[in-house]
Amino acid sequence: MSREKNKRDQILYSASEVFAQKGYHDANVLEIANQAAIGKGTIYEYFDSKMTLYLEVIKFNIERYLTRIRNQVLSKTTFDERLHAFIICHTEILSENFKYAGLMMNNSADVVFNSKNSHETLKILADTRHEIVQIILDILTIGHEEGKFSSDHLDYYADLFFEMLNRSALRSLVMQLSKEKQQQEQKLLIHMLINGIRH
Amino acid sequence: MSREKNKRDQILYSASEVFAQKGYHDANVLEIANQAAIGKGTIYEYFDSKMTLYLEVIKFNIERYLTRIRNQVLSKTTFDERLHAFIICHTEILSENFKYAGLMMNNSADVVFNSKNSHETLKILADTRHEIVQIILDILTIGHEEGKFSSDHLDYYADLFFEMLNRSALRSLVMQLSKEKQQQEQKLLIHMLINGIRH
Amino acid sequence: MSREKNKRDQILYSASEVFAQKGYHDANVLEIANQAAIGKGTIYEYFDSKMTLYLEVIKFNIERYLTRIRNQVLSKTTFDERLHAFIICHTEILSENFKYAGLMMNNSADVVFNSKNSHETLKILADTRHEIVQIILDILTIGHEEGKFSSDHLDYYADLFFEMLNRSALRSLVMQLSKEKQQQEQKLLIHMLINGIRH
Amino acid sequence: MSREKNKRDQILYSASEVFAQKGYHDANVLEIANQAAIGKGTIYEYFDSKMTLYLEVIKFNIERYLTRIRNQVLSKTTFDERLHAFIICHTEILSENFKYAGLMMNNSADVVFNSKNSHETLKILADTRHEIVQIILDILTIGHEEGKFSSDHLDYYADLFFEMLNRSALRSLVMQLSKEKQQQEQKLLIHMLINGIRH
DNA sequence: GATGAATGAGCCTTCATTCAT
DNA sequence: GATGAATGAAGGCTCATTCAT
Repeated sequence: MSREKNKRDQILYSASEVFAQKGYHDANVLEIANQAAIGKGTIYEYFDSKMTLYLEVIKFNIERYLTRIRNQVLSKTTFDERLHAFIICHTEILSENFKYAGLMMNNSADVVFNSKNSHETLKILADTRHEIVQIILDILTIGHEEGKFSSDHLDYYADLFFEMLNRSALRSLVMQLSKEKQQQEQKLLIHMLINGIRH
Repeated sequence: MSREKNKRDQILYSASEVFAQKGYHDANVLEIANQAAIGKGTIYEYFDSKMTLYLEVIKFNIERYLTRIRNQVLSKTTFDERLHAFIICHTEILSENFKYAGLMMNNSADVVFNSKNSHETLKILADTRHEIVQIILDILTIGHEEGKFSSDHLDYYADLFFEMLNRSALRSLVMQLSKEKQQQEQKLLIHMLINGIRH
Repeated sequence: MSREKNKRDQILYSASEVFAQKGYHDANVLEIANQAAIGKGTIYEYFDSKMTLYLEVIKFNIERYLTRIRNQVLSKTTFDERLHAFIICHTEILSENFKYAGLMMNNSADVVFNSKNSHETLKILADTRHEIVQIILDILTIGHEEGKFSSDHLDYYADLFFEMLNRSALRSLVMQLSKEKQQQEQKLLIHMLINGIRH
Repeated sequence: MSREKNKRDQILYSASEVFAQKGYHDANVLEIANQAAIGKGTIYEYFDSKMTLYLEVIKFNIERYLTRIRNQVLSKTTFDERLHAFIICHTEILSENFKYAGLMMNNSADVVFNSKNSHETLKILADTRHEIVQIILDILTIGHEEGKFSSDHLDYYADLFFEMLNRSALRSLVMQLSKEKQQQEQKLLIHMLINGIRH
C-alpha cells in the first residue's frame, strides 16, 4: 500500500469520526485535518471538496460494512444461519460504531440534496442502500429455495426488513437493553419476518 | 384567529417548505422570509432563532399530522378499520406533503445534536415520535382485545411498524407506484404485521 | 406643566437611567420605552432619533446639575464658602447619581463624533462643560477679589480644577473611602488649588 | 521580526487609527481590514473578536506610550528634570497621536462595561492607568527625597496630577495654543503641583 | 396622540477553498 | 507533495425607525 493510499485512508478514518460525531455541516475541515494530524490544505490534495470527502467517507464505511457482512453471511449456507449471521453482524457493527451508524444507515439525502452534483451523489447513496438490500434479498431467496415461503414480493420484504433491523438495532442501543433482552427482540424480529412473509 | 397567529402560521408554512426542500443548514432565513412575503426581521418577532423556528416547524407539522391521523383513526372502531385508516391516512399525508415528510418522519437528531439546547430539543423530537408510536400501540391493543394476538411485545411491534410503514410509503412515492400496486403493498404490510405478531 | 411635558420628562428620566447604565450603543430604545412605561413609537413623537434623545438627556442632566450647584453656590458669599459648597455639592451629586455621572462629566465625544450633526452636537457638549467651568471661574474670581491670588490664568486653573475635582470625587466612590478620609482629601484638594494658584 | 508579528502589528496600527477616529461601536471590522489592506477574515486569524482586538489596541498603545515615557523619564535623575521630561513627553505623544489619545487616556469603561468578559477587561484598563500613575508617583517620591515636600498623600497627588496633565495637554491641542503659550501653561502646571503639595 | 408590528440595513463572525512557499 | 496563512462570500441576528391602526 503506497504512502499516498495511506494518507488518503488516514483522512477517511478521521473524517468518519468527525462527520459521525458532528454531522456534515457542523464538522469542519480544520478539525478533520487536525484529527488526521495533517495540514488543512492536504485534504484538498486527496479530495476535491468537503462534499466529495463526505461522500467518499460514506462509501468507505459502507465498503467496510459490506465486506464484513459478506464475510460473515457467505460463510454460512442455510437461510436460518445466514439470516442470523446478518442480524448479529449488523447489530454488532452498529453497536461498535454507534457514531458511524448514521453515516451508513441514514440516508444523508438532506445533506446532499443541494450540492451541485446532487443527482450523481444521490444515485451513489441509493446504490449503496440497494447493495445492502440485495444481500438481504439473497438470504430471502435461499429461504424460498428451502421452501420456507414463496418468491413473491421478496424485494419488498427485503427493503422493509432492512428498515426494521436498523430500527431494532438502534432501539437496543438507545434503550441500552441487556444482552438477553436484545437476543429476545432479535428472535421476535426473525419471527416477524418469517411469519410475515409466509402465506 | 388573531393577526398575530396568522403571521406566525404563515411563517411556519413557508419555513416548512424551505426546510423541507433544503434541510436545516442550507435553508436560510432570508429565503424563508421571502417565501412568506415578509421582512427578514419579522421572523425574529415570532421566533427566537433559526433553530427555534426549525423545532417549531417540526412540532407544527407533527401536530397537523397527529390531528389528521387521530381524526381518521378514532372515527373507526375495529382493529382492521383503524389499522387500515392509519395506513391510508399516513400514506396520504406523506404523498401530499412529500417535501415535508422528512420534517416529520426523520429524526432530525443530527441537525439538533450540536445546538446549544440539544438536550431539551432532542427530548421534544423523541417525544413526538413516541406520540405517533403510541397511536399505533393503541390500535394493536384493540387487535389484542379482539383476540387477534397476545399482548406481548406490542410496544416493540408498534415501534417497528412505524418504521416499516414509513419506508413502505416512501418507497411508493420514490418508485412512483401505481395506485393498484400501492394497495397491494399495503396489504402485504398489514399481512406482515398481523402474521408477524401472531404466535 | 402640560401632560406632554410630563411624558417628555418621563422619557428623559428613563433614558438617563438606561444610558447611564449601558452607555449609548448598548442601550436600546425598547428598553428606554419599557422603563418609561410607554410604547416604543412614542419616543419618536418627542425626539427625532436616539442620538437626539441622548443629547437631550445629557442637557437635561447637566441642567439639573447646574441648577442644584448654582442654588448651593450662590447662597454663599465668600470664596471659601462658595468653593466648599461647590465641592460638597458636586461630590454629593456624583455619589447620589453615580450611574449618571458619566453622562455629565465624561465628554461623550466619541459617541457623538460620527453622528451626522456631529459639529453641532459637539458644540453643545463643549458649551455645557464651559458653563460648569464658568461657575468655578466665578468662584476663583471672588478669591482674587478677596486678595487670595492674582487674576492671572484663572480660566486655566478653573478648567483644570474641574478635572481634579471630578477625579477626586470619582476616586472616593470607586475606592469607597470613609467619610473622614473623603473630607481629608477634599481639604487636600482645596489646599492644592489655593497654594497651586498663589504665587 | 516574523511575518506573523508584522501582520499582527499592521492590524493593530490600522485598528488604532479606526477605533480612534470612530470609537468602538462605529468602527467596523471591514474598515479596519481595508485600512490594513488585508481581508476581513485575516483579522480573525490574529484576534478572537472585535472586542479582543479593541483591548489589544489599547494595550498596544499604552505599551508604546509607557516605553517612550520610561525611556525619557529614566534618562533623567533629578525631580525637576524627570517631571519636566514626563510632561514634555506626555504632551508630545498626545499631540503626535491626537487621534489615539482617547484610546490611552480615556477609560473605555463604558465600551467594555457590557461585554461578556467585562470583569477581566476592566481590570486590564484599571491596571494600565495604575501603571502610568505609578511613574508619576516615582517622580514625586524623588521630589520628597530631595526635600521638596513631605511623603504624605503622594499617591493621591499622583492620581490627580495625571488628570491635570491630560486635561492641560488636551486643552493645548483643542485650543491650538502657540508653543510659547503651551510652555507657559506647563510652567503653571508644575508650579501648581509643587506648591499644591508643599505644606 | 399613542402604539407596536414590521422592516431591512448593517455587522460580526465562520469556514471552505486557494495558492504561494 | 505538504502546508497554513489569507481570503471573502454568506448568513444569523439586532435594532433604530416607520407607519398603519
